[in-house]
Amino acid sequence: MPFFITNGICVILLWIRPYKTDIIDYFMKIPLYRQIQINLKEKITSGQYEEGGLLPSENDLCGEFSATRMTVRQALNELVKEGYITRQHGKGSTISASRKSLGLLSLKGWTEVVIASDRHGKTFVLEGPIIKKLEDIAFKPLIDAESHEEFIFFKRLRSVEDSPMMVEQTYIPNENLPNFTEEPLLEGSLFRTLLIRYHIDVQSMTQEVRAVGANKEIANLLKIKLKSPILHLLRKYKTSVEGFYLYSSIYCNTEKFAISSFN
Amino acid sequence: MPFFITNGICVILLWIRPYKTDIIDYFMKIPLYRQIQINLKEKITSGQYEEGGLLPSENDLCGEFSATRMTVRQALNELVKEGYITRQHGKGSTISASRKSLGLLSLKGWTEVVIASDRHGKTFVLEGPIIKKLEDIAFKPLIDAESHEEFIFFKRLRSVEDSPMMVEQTYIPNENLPNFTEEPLLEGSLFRTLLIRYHIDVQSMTQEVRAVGANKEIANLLKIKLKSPILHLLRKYKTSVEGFYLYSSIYCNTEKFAISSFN
DNA sequence: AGTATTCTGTTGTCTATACAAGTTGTATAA
DNA sequence: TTATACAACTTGTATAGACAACAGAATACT
Repeated sequence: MPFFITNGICVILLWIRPYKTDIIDYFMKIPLYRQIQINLKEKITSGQYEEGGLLPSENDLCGEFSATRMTVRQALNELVKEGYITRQHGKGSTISASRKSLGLLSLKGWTEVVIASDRHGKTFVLEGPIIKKLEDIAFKPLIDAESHEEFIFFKRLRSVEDSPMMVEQTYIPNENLPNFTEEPLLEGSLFRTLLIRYHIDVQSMTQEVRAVGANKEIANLLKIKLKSPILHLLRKYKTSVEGFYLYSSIYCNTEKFAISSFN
Repeated sequence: MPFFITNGICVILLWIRPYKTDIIDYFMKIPLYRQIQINLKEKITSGQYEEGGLLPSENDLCGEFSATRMTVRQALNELVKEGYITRQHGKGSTISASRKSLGLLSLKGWTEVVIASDRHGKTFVLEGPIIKKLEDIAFKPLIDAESHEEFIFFKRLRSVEDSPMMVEQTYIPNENLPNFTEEPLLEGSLFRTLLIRYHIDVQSMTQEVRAVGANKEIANLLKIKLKSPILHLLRKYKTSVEGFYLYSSIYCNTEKFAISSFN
């Protein structure tokens, strides 16, 4: 095959792929709408857009990201699904009250309580980030069989109004996370750290919910009586990285604040 | 202004409104994508499309409803959100396992258990459909202040494998539901009855979740010890009718089966 | 026979455009 | 001053078409 044809094909290839995706980010092949979604989510969680305020209009965002309205709308609808914004016909997209501190669920009364005081409530780390092996982990039901060998482990106690509310144990596969245990979490938030430092976006979750009686340790930590009814949540978070999940076991006292969910 | 111009405008108006919406349903102004959504949902819940089977392809549905792919896709994505189907790139839309019997949540193990035996488990009506006044209702937190005066009330006990699992109390505003209390539920399903007989589609829900100790009545019904930890769910279902919500209070024993949720 | 390769049908992403319909502020008229 | 109407904004719905990317079946090759 003569040389000039091969050359010609090269030229054509450079010409027929003017995808917007390629302009913003040629190497990572993340769809444009998802890039917009992540970008906006970052601006919301970082406080760049004020809580309760309005997002720029769809048309403004079109300009900012050089995309069409349909693409921007897809990003916005994803954010609605994740609970970061609500939208109203004729008005705009409102940034929802923060739910980052509790993952993708929110606590009833949490926001109201928290607005007057500390925004995040308080989180106390009971057991720092350490490495655990798979066989040392108590709850495996949600963890895939073909899963990872090592996990980074946290145990944290969260309080509202100085009364302890929940004990959370988190397991993160020890992969693709260089220097994770060496630096503290960004603003104390795990999700934010993953997003900013490692570009891992937590997108959805499945969970099992049970009512159980508090055991000795949990009752102690939550300052309630032994065998008090508490919620037990087993969570599996899906992220933007294929096959990379976070796992969490949460014991929650629902006496003062119920857990509420939408959908 | 000369007559012929007014006339001309009339002609133009008749000409520039060939919306597809108007063809399928000119009078009810339901968006086309929602009509498709409801139509498909009906075919799924009625068993017209086989559980686990594939939905017609997007292009086929385009033809069937004379809509574009984007419109059909919007309907399909809504069905994914509601959990009726799952979709796979390059393959098609799979009809999910039934979740109608438990509203928009499903029970872990339910499907597996139920497939071999009775499909719906068993439901026993403890207190038939009767009319209650607002002031006689125990839980008002989720019910809007500017709400209705009268409610239709149910109390039902649901079992799996002959062991009682949950007690559900349902409140439905007594409006737009002629002859509701006089006829039995269609296939024992409240949602299905509302959809088929009254064209009311249950679309989403908010709920509060608590862990509580079983009281005397509940412990008796669920055959568990007094003060056993159980789940208490307060639900508010949103429907396709503006301002028409369903309310439900559920006590659930999670010893054998946890409640799981997706998102 | 077994393995690549191609083909076909599916869903995913994106552009470009148009009109519908709700919300809000402003200007006008009573 | 108080309505009313309008205009300018917003999001919602829908069309028409293009190419990308994945899955599975059919085909061709070894």
